[in-house]
Amino acid sequence: MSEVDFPEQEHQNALNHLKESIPANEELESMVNVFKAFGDMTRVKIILALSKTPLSVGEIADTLDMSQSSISHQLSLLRQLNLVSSVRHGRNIHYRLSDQHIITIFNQTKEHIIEDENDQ
Amino acid sequence: MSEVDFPEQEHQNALNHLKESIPANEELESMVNVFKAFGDMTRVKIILALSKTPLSVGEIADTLDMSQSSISHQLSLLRQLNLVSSVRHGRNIHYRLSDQHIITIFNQTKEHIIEDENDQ
DNA sequence: TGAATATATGAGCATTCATTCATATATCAT
DNA sequence: ATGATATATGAATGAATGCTCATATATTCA
Repeated sequence: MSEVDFPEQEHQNALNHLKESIPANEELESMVNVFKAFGDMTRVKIILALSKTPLSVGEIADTLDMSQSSISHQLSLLRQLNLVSSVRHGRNIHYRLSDQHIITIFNQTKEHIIEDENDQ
Repeated sequence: MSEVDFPEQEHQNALNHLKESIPANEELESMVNVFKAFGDMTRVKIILALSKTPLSVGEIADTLDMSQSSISHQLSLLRQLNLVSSVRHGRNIHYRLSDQHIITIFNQTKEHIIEDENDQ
């Protein structure tokens, strides 16, 4: 391993309990999956669109200039993660964000990036 | 396109400005990249570890039971996104989170998931 | 200077993933 | 029932990605 020159005694203490302090995969998986969902341009745009108003699949496809199939596949993924919910209205299916938390997370991240850009 | 039965007149208004309201790729890219970085178990664990204390590459590899090379590759990615910063100390290189915002985003996401699990 | 240690990095490989294409299912209107 | 419209879905494909292996670079110590 590495021989480290952290002057602090506290570092050793932190190191001792570090391994156990990292949650197991199962505990982290849902968080990682949500971030993975946010880590794609198409899905981010879908979420941003739905943050304005509920939309049908076709409306989303039109708005983003993408195929119906592609949007439907992505919505299916977002639905599995409970990030969006859907209700059928006649021939259409209306999608909406399940939870306003999502937008808070987006804004938080945007702030991070802005502060970051100011730093350099 | 789809023929939608949203009863509200507001829906049309929302639709009209929707397309322009979605930011362009360039504007979203940094956010998507940050989320992409968070969408991987190894990187999440690295970040969680660094949230406790600054660590050398070897210490992270030991903590997570992963190869030095793998950790180094991931750190390089996190560094490019300014999520972590590094300082050489002798033979070691100390990594730390660049910004406490990251942990806030993590917690926010955890909350989202918890509320979500309660709902079903 | 030379050996040992810590970290970085490029190439290769296997896996994951986003999109497309074709087609299935569901609903509405005639 | 039939045709038209909206959405879902499976298979295929190309691109992106994470890890490993081998090796390069940097630093310390003797």
